[in-house]
Amino acid sequence: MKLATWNVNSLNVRLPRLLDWLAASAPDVVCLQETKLEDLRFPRDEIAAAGYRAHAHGQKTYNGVAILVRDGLVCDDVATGIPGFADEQKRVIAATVGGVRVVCAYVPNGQSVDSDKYRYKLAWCEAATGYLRDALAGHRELAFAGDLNIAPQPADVHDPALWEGQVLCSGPERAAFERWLALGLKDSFRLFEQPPRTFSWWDYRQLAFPKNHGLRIDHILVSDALATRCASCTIDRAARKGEKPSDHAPVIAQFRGRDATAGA
DNA sequence: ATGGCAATGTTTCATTGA
Repeated sequence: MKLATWNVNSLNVRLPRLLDWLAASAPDVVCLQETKLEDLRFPRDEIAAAGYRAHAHGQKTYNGVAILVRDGLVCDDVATGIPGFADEQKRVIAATVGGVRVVCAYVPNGQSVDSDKYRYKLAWCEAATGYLRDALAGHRELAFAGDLNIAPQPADVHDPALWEGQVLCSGPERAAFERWLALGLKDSFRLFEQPPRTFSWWDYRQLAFPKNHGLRIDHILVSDALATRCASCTIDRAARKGEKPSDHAPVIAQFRGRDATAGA
């Protein structure tokens, strides 16, 4: 099974790119963030024509998440939001695909460490911890995938000194990320040797992408049972190139066994 | 010393992102 996560920064704008990317990459499951679309406006027909069923949880202008599932894969128990955490913002959708619980999340940005948005981010992360603890109790194989908006280590930052203590890199955010790992999740990217300075997001400004001034803030965390089947985790930097890219690149994890569509 | 890009709706600027 090939699982991807991609913050598309407006699905309206990025649909042609997404369709090209689906055809070229042939993922089985795709978690999308920042669709910025109400569910009634979700481009289900175009995505169906590409061979995927879409499950969406969106709103206009901001946020919005979705899970795309390749035709033929068994998908059930779609759920949205975090039970017990009242949230106007559409940031979580989950589904069980081929026996794997896939939790797709768009973690709040936080804006700056002295803002109300930062306090909301930390509260949101705490609620997510409880949500994941419960989900892991019911599913041996779970993937927590999305724009988690946290660079967990200095190695995930192009200039660690510049970002020290800033939003996305602050101690409380990194502690929240560590609590997710402490639940029994692994950062699939770090299960493998990786090229240094591999990132998933680059600012649109300052020629950040050509200079590789990025952060690794998009992640696929996997339960221990799923980690044993994980064969690779890569970031598709090429998808950030060209005209009208998203500022994020897709992260892709491959898992061995258990279904006929699994790649090498 | 500073902003620099992109998307959206409240649209011809303000807000947000990260």
